[in-house]
Amino acid sequence: MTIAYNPQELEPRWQARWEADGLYRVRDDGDKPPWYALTMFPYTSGDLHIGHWFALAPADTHARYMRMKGHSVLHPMGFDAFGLPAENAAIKQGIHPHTWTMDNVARMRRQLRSLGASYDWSREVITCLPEYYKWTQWFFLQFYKHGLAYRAQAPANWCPQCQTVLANEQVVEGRCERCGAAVARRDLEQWFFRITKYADALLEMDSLQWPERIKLMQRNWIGRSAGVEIAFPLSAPGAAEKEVRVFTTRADTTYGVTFLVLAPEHPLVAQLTVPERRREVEDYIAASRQQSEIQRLSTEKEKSGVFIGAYCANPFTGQRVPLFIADYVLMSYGTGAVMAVPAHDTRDFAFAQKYSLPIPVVIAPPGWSGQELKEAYTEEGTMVNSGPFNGLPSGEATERMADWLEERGLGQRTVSYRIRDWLVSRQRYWGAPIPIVYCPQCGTVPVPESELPVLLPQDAPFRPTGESPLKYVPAFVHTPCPRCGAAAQRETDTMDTFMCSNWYYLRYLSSQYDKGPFDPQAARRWMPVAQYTGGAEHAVMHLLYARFFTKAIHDMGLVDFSEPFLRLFNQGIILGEDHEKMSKSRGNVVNPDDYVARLGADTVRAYLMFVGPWEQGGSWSATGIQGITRWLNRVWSLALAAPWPTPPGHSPAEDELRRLLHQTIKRVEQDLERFRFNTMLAALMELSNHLAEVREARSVPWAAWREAIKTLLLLLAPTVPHLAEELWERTGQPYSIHQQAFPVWEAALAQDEMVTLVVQVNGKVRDRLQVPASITAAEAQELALGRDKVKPYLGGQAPQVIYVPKRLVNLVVK
RNA sequence: GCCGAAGUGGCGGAAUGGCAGACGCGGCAGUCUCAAAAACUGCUGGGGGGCAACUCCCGUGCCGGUUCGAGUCCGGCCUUCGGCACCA
Repeated sequence: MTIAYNPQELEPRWQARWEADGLYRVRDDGDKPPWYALTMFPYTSGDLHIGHWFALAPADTHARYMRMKGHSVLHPMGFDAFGLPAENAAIKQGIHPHTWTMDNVARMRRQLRSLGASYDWSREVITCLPEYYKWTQWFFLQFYKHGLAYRAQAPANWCPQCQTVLANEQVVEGRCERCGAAVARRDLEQWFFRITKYADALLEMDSLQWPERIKLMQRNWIGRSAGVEIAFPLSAPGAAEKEVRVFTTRADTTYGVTFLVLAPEHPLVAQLTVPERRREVEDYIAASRQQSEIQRLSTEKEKSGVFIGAYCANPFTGQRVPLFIADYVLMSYGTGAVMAVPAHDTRDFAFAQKYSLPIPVVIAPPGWSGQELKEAYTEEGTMVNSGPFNGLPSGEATERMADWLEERGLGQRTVSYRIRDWLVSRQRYWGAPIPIVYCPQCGTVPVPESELPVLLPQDAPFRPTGESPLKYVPAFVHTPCPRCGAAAQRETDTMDTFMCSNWYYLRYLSSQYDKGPFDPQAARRWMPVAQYTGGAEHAVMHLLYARFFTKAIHDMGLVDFSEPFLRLFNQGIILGEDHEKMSKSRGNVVNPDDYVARLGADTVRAYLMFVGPWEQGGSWSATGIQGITRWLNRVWSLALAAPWPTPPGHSPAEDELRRLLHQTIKRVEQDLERFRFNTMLAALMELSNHLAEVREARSVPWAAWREAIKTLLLLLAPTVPHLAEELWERTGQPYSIHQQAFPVWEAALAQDEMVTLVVQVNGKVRDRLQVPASITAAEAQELALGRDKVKPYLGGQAPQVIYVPKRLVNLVVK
């Protein structure tokens, strides 16, 4: 009577034992090399779904592997707990955000434990608790102190659904990243972080072992472009300003300028507009302010604009250039004004056509002979109609003309960035209050560090009014000025939750530390993070903010590193059975708890790693997971096989088994290093298939079998930790398998003795030979030429021979 | 529109320029069973020929190229997914 594999019984038992023994609690000292294995912490949205498991289980397997390879592994877990959904739940269901969040934390913590991951729970962080957000506020003050946090009136992205402003990074195609509502523009006084100061530093990514795709997304988001600011002298009488400055990357096209376009919000517009056009101009400005972000961003939309009646002069030619306003020019980029060169810019071309403006060619396309252009020519070419610069290649002319402008003080080389400063204030309740007080006497006053945290009041009216709920809590708002003691008012906005996730990996290092946000000694040991894993959706949000944050606190002298995450790996997305993204409306959502209850956590873990390459994601399959169940049951019965009498004499099967074992160790190790869990599992399945044959035939001595099983269990331990631990114990090994060293493979033992040599004629396979691996080229050639299956294809000729050792002989005849 | 990734059996997928389809799912057949389920064993890319051991041809989105040899490298397309999208 054999005992059956019963994950429901053994998994909770081992989880309790590991917990009681503190098996995964990691020390901050010791000789083992430290390895910080970090996984993006989950937002406290409710239940863990299968996507969380897909992110967490393989990461845990890798962390466990590193532990067995002799590292001291820090693998922590926590909760991203501030944010809008908690507050929306409060509005909808009347549950306090704190209650809602902490209930979710309790539930998710229980689910996370069922995963059997090797988290050091003693380091858990929850970002909405005062002992955490005290330090989030502290960091805000440091940013303020160092001139990296500032308050400014600016047009902001306003989500009418969430009733708050959003950072640019949170607007996707003109819609709110979270709720999908169309984003509007509002002029508001907001807090910003000066991320643009670090634009160039953030572009420096050579030292990062990150997916190129993510680096590229960050580069594109930062959008550095080098160009020239050119001053166009104004010929309008009575204007205070004497020039309009434009930014261009194409100074070479300046002779082709036929008009200038200012953003509708440009400060010069009011001064320069002539009285007879004022009415039309004001109407246009009003209309463009009305537009939603989506309308304004549409590139399909026909270009529109209004002439404001004023002119400036082309600095090269002195030619009179009319000034327009148009909503395709953004106030927030460059100087808020552009020189329009219709012949060589598609937008300007469309605009010029519509308003019948001239389109002179100044960059000749190849083979151009003076004809009018049908569309803008935006490539490089030869300079024409450009005075002294004629005949130059346009690339060179760009430099010469920039020199010309700089020499005369009419312009200077500058760099513009697409990235904007990070808008961090939110008009919502469930976030860390911004620790600032406004005093009628002293102005903006930071809350002294000794008075942190600025506690979020228990109750606030969670009405979506568009104003911060904290505004309506008098006990919160009214406070004496920390500087002069006069009656003052607190800032009532809270911080973007990305500020909380900017530093959580530092808090894990010493989550109980109270002399600062983190223990500097622990930071020296563990940071930077050795391996970070998580979704690619954070490419230009969390991952960019955290890099900025780290560079900033590095410059403040708080840490000695300037990048938080050395290696990054992005897992893909787990899809539903229909190969579609999981969603409630599609009804294809998979609940991990059901499968854990039925099949066990180990099975779910292994299946998620088996569906495909981790970075590519994969589809869930209720039948597919049965394959893992079958396999683990086979492993169970193999490990617990009854002893058999050792056959006499030396067995070739024993050599074969040893060879396969060492080959498998090698494959598993190499696959784990590269996060190729799917092929690692295939290798382990092949090994167990072979072991099943060996058991059937009883072809190896019992001792060799025992040794093979021991190795198999060690190889399985990172992936299916409970099963491996149980079988480790049942086969009489000392607790715990998770404290054992990973098996070591030897090249000599992994070497094949016999290999299959393919014989091709003209690249087509005609025969296969079993030969010793040590065969020489000459022997192989001779053998191949002598084969009956090969001869007919050679037509009696002496072929040219291509020999690839241990692989093939290709016989080439004409 | 621009940038990036990916297209391989019925399905998920494997393959340092060297036997395409490992491993698993599903399917078919068999063993066990009164029967079914489970488990186990075998077969399973397509087409042709042979009683048969077997054997031949075709086949990695499409068209070309490089190479003794291409799923893999190069050029051009098509499709899907992801990112950015009036950034001057």
